[in-house]
Amino acid sequence: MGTETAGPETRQPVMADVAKLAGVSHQTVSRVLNGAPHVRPGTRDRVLAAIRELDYRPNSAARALVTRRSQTLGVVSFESTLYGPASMLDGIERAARSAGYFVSVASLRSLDSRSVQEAVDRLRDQGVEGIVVVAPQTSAVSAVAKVTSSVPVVAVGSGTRSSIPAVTVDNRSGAETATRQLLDLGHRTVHHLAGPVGWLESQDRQEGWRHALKAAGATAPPVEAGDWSARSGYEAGQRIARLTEVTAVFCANDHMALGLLRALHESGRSVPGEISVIGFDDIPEAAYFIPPLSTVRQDFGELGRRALELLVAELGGTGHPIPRIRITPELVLRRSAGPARRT
Amino acid sequence: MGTETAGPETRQPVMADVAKLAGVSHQTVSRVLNGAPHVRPGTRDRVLAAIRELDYRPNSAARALVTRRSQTLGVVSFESTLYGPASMLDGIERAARSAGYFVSVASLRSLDSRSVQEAVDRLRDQGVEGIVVVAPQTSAVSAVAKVTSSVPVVAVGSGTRSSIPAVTVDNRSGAETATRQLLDLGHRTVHHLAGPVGWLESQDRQEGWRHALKAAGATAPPVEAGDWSARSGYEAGQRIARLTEVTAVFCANDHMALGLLRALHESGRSVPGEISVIGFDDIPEAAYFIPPLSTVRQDFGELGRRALELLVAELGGTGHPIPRIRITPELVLRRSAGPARRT
DNA sequence: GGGCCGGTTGTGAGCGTTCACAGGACGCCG
DNA sequence: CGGCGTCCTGTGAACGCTCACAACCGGCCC
Repeated sequence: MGTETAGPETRQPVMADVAKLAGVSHQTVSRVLNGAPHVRPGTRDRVLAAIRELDYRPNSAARALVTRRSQTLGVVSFESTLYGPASMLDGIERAARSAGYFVSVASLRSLDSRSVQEAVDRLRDQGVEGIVVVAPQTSAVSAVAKVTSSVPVVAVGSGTRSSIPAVTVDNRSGAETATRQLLDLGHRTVHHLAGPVGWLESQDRQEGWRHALKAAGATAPPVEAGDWSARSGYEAGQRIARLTEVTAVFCANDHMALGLLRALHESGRSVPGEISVIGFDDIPEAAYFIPPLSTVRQDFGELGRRALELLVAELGGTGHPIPRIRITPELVLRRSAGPARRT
Repeated sequence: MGTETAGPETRQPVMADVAKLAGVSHQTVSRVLNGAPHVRPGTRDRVLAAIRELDYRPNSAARALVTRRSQTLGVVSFESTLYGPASMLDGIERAARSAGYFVSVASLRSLDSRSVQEAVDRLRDQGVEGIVVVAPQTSAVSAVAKVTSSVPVVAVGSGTRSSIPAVTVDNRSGAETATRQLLDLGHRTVHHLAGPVGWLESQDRQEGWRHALKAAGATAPPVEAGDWSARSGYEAGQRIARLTEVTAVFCANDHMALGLLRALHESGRSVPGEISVIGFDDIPEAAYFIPPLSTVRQDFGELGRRALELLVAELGGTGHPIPRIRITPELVLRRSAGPARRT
């Protein structure tokens, strides 16, 4: 090794440079870096000083190569501009950082199995140690279940019927609670503005609603469905406003509830005077709708955090039989839901 | 090298395994993988077949080690659960993917210089080739400007006065347009509900508003300020509702406008009958507020995309003198802004 | 006083890829 | 028929780190 004289252009310092400056071997530098025991304090100090002086930074690729650990986790998410997914991503990132991992994201363009496969492959090629899938669609989940090769995968926000570890919200019970609340307020029955077909949330919330009605002996009116957007809620709201018998509506999410509120407003149906409305999610804006929206709160950040913890456990893990975490959402009452008016 | 016999437990195949199976050298496999010229078609096919058969995947750490390129870009963002930042992140990710990069995120917990430094360091330690900072606060930008060591950094959504390459929105002109529109509708003057101090957006929008008033010879009323949230908009709205002379309000963002609308509604001040309101951002829900909100649209996804393109150019780049891209936002008229009523 | 043990440090061999270069096969020209 | 260029392929040495192991230094026990 004749590279004694430093090159003319300064290159990034490597471990050997630090070692030479500190008068120790590269291995000792490595030990200091990794907090290994049995390094004399004086030696450690000299090494640390050399590191600071050279502004040395370990090369993560080299470390990853030999340890076979990239310290990176992947997240695949779908509509990441929405409040829910964005919050989960945020929660995941924070939890990952405190667990000592980096986070790499891959957003899906569509939900077919191929697209999920592609995203997962991309992340695997990058060398992630595990993957969190933020994709609450039935198709995505089943696609993921097929993919689960070599790298641990955890799902979040999705339904309960997947074959992979998952953190889920008890959408059914949330929907039941909301519906029962409306029934308790004296409404004969409750209409439902559902989410799009193919989403587990839609399905579960609709089931919860239906179940609550049945338990109370109320008949379930036909379901309107939207695509989660305020626009679709508005359009469905225009149809609902035409139905004279409606006195209460449970919406599958807050955005659609916003659209619904406006449609009702424009039709001159007062909320909660004539019609009560309850949403789902408790987005930060819900409290400032006109009128303030009663809704079912889910803590997306917490969801993300728990998912990451689950993944980390899985990584460290003595594989338990498909762990699951289920979080129960909480009803938040505001002015949009009130007693049924007397007939 | 006595490792002729394969170990009992199957390990990940490496390039040498592919080479052996295809009857070529590892270098030829590398050539096929990297699309190098001068590989006989027959040979290439054999190699590809071997790759498929073994389900071989190149080890990215090894590649990164020798090429000194991680194929990864970093994003540091602040309130990434908000619509704007989330959309930018989404745009960035999409653009990065199509440019052949992975994206690693680091969200800030606070905005002090130390926190930014820490996030950037984290990403650098991971070996990112470049960083996009989605942090429109003056403090963040100045912190970033100090940090810019060794790795190219690009800012997005922030103001124009930074010393680093940036993609910005022309907030001034957007604010001017909105304000002028209200004046043109016959309002004597326009009140302003500003964003928090320390944000470039706040500052620029306020300047644009002030400038438009001045140009029209209108006097600028005292400014109310919020923190971007609907709650703060609501609180400011309650104060504004008490001022009898108000006929038009320009809000620094849509969320605060939502709060304002509700405060006005509760105070019995009709919009746009008595008071006209214009927001900023055009979040997807704005069209479904009561009444539908006139606002200044910015395309966050586009912003992110452009930022990433800028960063990639920078990477490939013959360093031009601090390039900048400025995007002009567009006024979207809806029902919340109307003519001043006659006195 | 020799042997053993534990703390501390150094040496060398990989990890799986790309890069630089060497070398063989083949065709064509003079 | 020698030489040269082009196409194709292989060999060995990095890249910067960690891991396994050896070696050294004291002190302590028998």
